[in-house]
Amino acid sequence: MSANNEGRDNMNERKVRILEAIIQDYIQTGSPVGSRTLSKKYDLQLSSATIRNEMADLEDLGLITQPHASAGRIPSDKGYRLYVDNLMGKTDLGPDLDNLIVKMLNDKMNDIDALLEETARLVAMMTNYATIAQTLPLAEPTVKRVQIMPVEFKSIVCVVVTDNNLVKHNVITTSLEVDENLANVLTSMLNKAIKGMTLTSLKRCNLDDIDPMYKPLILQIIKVIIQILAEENTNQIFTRGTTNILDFQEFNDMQKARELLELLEEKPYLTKLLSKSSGNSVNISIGEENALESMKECSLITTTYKVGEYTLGTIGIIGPKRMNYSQVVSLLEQISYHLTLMLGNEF
Amino acid sequence: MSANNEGRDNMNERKVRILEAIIQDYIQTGSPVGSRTLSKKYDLQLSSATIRNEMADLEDLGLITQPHASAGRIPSDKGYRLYVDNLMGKTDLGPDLDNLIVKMLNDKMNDIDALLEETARLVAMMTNYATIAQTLPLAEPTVKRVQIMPVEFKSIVCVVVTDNNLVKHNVITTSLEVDENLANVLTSMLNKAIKGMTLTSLKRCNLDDIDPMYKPLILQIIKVIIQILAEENTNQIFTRGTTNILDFQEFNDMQKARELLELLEEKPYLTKLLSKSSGNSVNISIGEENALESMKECSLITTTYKVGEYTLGTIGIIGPKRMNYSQVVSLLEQISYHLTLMLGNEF
DNA sequence: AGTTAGCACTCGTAAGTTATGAGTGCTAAC
DNA sequence: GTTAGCACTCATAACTTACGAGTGCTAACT
Repeated sequence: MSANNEGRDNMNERKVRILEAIIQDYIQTGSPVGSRTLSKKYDLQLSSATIRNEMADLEDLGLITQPHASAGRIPSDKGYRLYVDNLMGKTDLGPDLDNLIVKMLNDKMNDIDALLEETARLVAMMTNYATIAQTLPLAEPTVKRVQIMPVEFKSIVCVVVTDNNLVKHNVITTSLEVDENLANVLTSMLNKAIKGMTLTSLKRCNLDDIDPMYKPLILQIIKVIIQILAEENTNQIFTRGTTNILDFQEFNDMQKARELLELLEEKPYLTKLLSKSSGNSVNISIGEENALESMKECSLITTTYKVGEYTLGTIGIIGPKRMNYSQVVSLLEQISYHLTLMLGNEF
Repeated sequence: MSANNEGRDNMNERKVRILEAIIQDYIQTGSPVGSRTLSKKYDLQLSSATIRNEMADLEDLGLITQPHASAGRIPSDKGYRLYVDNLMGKTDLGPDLDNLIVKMLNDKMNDIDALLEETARLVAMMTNYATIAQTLPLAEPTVKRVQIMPVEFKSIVCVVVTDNNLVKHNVITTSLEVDENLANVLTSMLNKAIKGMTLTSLKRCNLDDIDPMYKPLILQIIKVIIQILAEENTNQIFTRGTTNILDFQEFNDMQKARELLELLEEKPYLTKLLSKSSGNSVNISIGEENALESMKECSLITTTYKVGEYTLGTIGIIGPKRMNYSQVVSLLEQISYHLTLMLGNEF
């Protein structure tokens, strides 16, 4: 903030107004904006010559740049930063949108993955930008309940419910036949032995109390449970609306578009990209501020959703630097609010 | 076949050789091939003038066309068709690739969805074309076993195993509390009542024998089971390597590329696209033969994998019409062979 | 009769040229 | 401090020209 204020201290009210007009116009039109346009289109009560002088100052301050000598000005990363930190207002999305969000999310309530996927689709549709949704791994998932059920000769299903109420299952091929009774016995043995355990404690758990007859089978099952917990412990990522980036005029160059599209297919890159945005509420990363080279022409706006104090995941929107910050921030705030609310109710 | 033979009857051996050279050269270079190139680069023992005459004939037969008056010739859809049906040889992929396929697939054996996803990734990587993998719905999945397990106060998990050994589960919020005993009672009641039932029979099943006390709860659970079966009954689709299409020179035009990329994000379109390829072994659809407008400049090569006589899914590769048919067909044959083999062993 | 050399013609592409105009910085007057 | 005026810059678009890959046709050759 002090850095920005330092910038602002050298600026009078008029400079701020001009900068804001430049950014708004550039976001809207996408072409460099000149002094004459500003003087005519915006109610600044100044001649183009005066505006030109002010623009020269703004350029000296590093807030705007000229793509080439005889063009208008476009905002620099620093200019955008000042804008989103100090000037930008909120967009009122209206109650209709609010209802739409609630309605669409309600449909998918029973499956958190499907819910996130739907959210990403919804956000991409509403913004026409690319959207990423990420679930964060639980720090230490613990076993809440286990259930063994027989399927057919020498084949059982092991179902695990973890403390955050996620359910996973796996088919196991056993060496001995498991009938209904044995399944029930195994189920209660397992629940007694490992309920409440974490992934790490499970790895070195003590099975001395277990009837040696079932020990190999139990061991096999526990191995699967460990695998299930480990899976639980990885994050998941969805992307939606990635083709929208082909519409950004910044990506007229096919090569650049391709680079970014490919990046959006690679989970590790996405994780890296989202890793910075752990903070509260809405986070904005502009141009060079982004962790990845191919994102230099883009801005990333992220938010998180939580249950209580625990952050469950991140939603991010990738757009050109000249994206509609106000609208996207408002939308993400709404989405985050509703998601957090709904998840809080459910679990 | 008769249509193609009709075409071939008007062609002598030399015309065939020239056509083959044209197609091979065009697949390799991507630019229209002229008579002089053919005469010099290929061992035809003919002057360019003679080749020009033959080419004029081939054009009359509709097998090649000129993009414009002073350019060389490119194969028409009909030309490609004749090529893939009669001229094209197999590419030997070598034992290394074979081993690679087996190795990569083995890793993912326990989850059919992950297996397919991996396959798609593998194919996309090896061909540099876009790849689609689709699982087909079961005609009539039936309930093999149901299990109810308590999770916490007024929350249970319902696990369903279907006759094809797929397992799905869902969390249910109940109006009354379900403890371990009740869960067991419900489980055996349900298994007695609906084991072996299909989606349709489940929808109008008779619950007169059920203790009226549990009837609302049982009804609620059956509703969820119906939902699970219905989900089972939908197909799933993955796409991988879609950004490869940006490399096809046919899609230098950003607009066209975008159209196709968007199509590849829409499940219904993909289903439609793959619907034709139900036949045996490997299926090729060239240009206009495809079901969708945006695919007019592409070829689609598909294969299926099965368990016994039952087709489980389809794998398709989308490339430009001038794609390397021979390599892709050979690869898909291998993939299909291995997938079918492995699934046969497992289930 | 089939093959080939020769040649005029076509037409897309690339390179070079020019014109246009949006926008600037500077200066001098208000 | 503000503004009109003006010379200057430079990207873009439109037009021209040159080039060359490739064709079809004709006439000569085997």
